Amino acid sequence: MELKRAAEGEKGFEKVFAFLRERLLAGSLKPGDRLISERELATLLGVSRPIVREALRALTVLGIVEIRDRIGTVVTRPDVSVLNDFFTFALAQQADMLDDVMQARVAIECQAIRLACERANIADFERLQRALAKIGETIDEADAGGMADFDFHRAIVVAAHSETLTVLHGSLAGLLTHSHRSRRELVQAFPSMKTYLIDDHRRIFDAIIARDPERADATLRKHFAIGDEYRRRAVVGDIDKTSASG
Amino acid sequence: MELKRAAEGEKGFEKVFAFLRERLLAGSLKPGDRLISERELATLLGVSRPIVREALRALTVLGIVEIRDRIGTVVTRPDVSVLNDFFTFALAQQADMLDDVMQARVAIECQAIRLACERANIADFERLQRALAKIGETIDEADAGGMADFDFHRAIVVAAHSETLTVLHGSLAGLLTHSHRSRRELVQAFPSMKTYLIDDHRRIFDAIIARDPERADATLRKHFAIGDEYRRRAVVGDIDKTSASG
DNA sequence: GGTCTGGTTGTGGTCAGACCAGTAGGCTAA
DNA sequence: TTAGCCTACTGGTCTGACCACAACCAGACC
Repeated sequence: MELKRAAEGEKGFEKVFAFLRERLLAGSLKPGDRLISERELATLLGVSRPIVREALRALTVLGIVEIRDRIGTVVTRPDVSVLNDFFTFALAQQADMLDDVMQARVAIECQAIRLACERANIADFERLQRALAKIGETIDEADAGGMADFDFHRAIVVAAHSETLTVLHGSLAGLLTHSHRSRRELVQAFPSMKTYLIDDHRRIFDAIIARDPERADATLRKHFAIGDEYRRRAVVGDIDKTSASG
Repeated sequence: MELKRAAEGEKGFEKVFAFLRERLLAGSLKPGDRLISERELATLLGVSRPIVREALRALTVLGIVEIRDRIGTVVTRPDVSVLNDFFTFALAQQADMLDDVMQARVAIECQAIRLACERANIADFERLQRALAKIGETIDEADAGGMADFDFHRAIVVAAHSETLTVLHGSLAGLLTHSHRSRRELVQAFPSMKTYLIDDHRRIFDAIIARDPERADATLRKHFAIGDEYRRRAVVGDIDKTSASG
């Protein structure tokens, strides 16, 4: 209870959090490691157990550690879910953020497709091809079609073999799921969209196969632009059955 | 204390967290709103106050609410710091992630510069110009030079007027700060870098002024590629005084 | 000798009640 | 009317306790 002098200015929670952060960042606590028990931590830092739990809970929602009931607290490998939580909340409070998030998604995918041109392997090509085929098969179905579309774009990012891009894309894509579906509903109204969807994805696929980053980027960018255009047309009144706000 | 039946299966923390999330996502709790006191929340949900604090702390690290000492807990507009925390931890445990994060940064900036070409206003141009001038002035200083470099790139993103891109860039850039500085240390060793740094940024600036997205994107991309090349050369042994690992 | 069973110890999960230190706002006194 | 005080309320924290279960170890049983 007297080690509290170690970190003078900090409040209880900050003290514990800083203590753990330091070890986490320094690498003395690595994924898989088990923390000392809450009680030990409490006496070690001269704070009460509830405070320790606050800090552990904070690290939990950040995806840094995992509290296992009656087992202990272990360090985990950070994963996407945190960002998902954050963006979910953030989006809920700023609905107009959707277009903005879309910009970020375009950013990620256009970079990903460039990397994919360099790094994609056979397995990636196969995944892309399967997704492409699925898009053709499900062209008339809203749900399955949206899923196929999503899978194709996700396959691009996966093919980039960049964890950071994958993580970011995963977070952003989650928010745009509705967008995907509502865009799919446009298919019923704009028959020309079928051609657009199938041919565009085909061209994107071809560019990746050709390992041509510039062409892939440009094609993908154009793909997004056309999608925007369709949605815009829907909004301005060429159609009424859809609420393509996203 | 009997409302606990409302959410049967959930543990205490989950109950409180779910309760608040529901209201947050539904919009009945908006930024600026003040939550009821911890004590009230505790009795309302039939849990103890430490549990309520865990939930509030969780929301705090997610940047959703802010706990103000002796004032109360208020809902905030989500901001960057969360992602910063997350990425900081994530990076610390995967040092090899640096190159990967750099890819994401390139993604964000290249998209941002395209938007900037469309959306930049006079103030943005001025900010860019100031940053450009600063780069020239501080070309021989490691710290100030890195800062100027950072400011210029940040000005690009700001000029895109996209909050999501700004947020993501802010998180990523924080991680790459060291990288910036260590790159700057190369300047002493590679005199040709001075020209590269000044002229490249100048060209980027010009492309934005010209509102030419394609040229801006291409120029910026090339800028990053050349920077990579310098760092690569430093690593393979043309120089020894730097540890250009980032 | 080997296996199964029991208790002991330790873990997270939670609670109740208490104290402190400031804030805000009403109330009192000038 | 106004200045200042005072109380109620807030977050911040601590203490000590209880529960349910997991892991471990030792003894009993086969």
